Amino acid sequence: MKVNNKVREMRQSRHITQVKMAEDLGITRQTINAIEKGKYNPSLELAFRLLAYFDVPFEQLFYVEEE
Amino acid sequence: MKVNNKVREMRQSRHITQVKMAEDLGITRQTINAIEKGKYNPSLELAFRLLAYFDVPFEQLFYVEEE
DNA sequence: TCCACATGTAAAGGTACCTTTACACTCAAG
DNA sequence: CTTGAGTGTAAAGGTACCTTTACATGTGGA
Repeated sequence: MKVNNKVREMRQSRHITQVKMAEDLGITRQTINAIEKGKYNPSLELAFRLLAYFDVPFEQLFYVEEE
Repeated sequence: MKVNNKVREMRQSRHITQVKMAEDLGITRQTINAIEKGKYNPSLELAFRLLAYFDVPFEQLFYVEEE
């Protein structure tokens, strides 16, 4: 079971760079990049921060890819 | 920012033991206990499994406690 | 009483998440 | 052509998540 996210789509649709987003959220650019590229999943706490940042419900940002 | 959950309430309302729940989910009882006691947050993947297990939306199982 | 059941917790080990520092590539503007 | 902005990635270090093994407590029923 793989968890996917739409962070990149959300970010780009708002014309925000990884740099600005990292600053806004108080995390590093590398972390955002890794999450967008699917290198690993965010922690539940960071997931909550992302939901608040984009102002979208959970289901709109994260979903599972069955296998 | 602290993330809380209602795993214990959900589990007990369904009359399920930690042992059975652990077996159903394929994880250890200690992990469930730790999550219920707030020792740490589940990973995003385990969070998804918990949602499916209880068949509830994200917002009904996890919430943030501001500080 | 005695025992099974449910739960709490601890230590040690492995992997995932996140950081800091650093270097690389592409592309558009000057 | 050169520079800066945006992005990709790697290595090393710390902490969080999850495991296995183990022991301990409380409660209800035979």
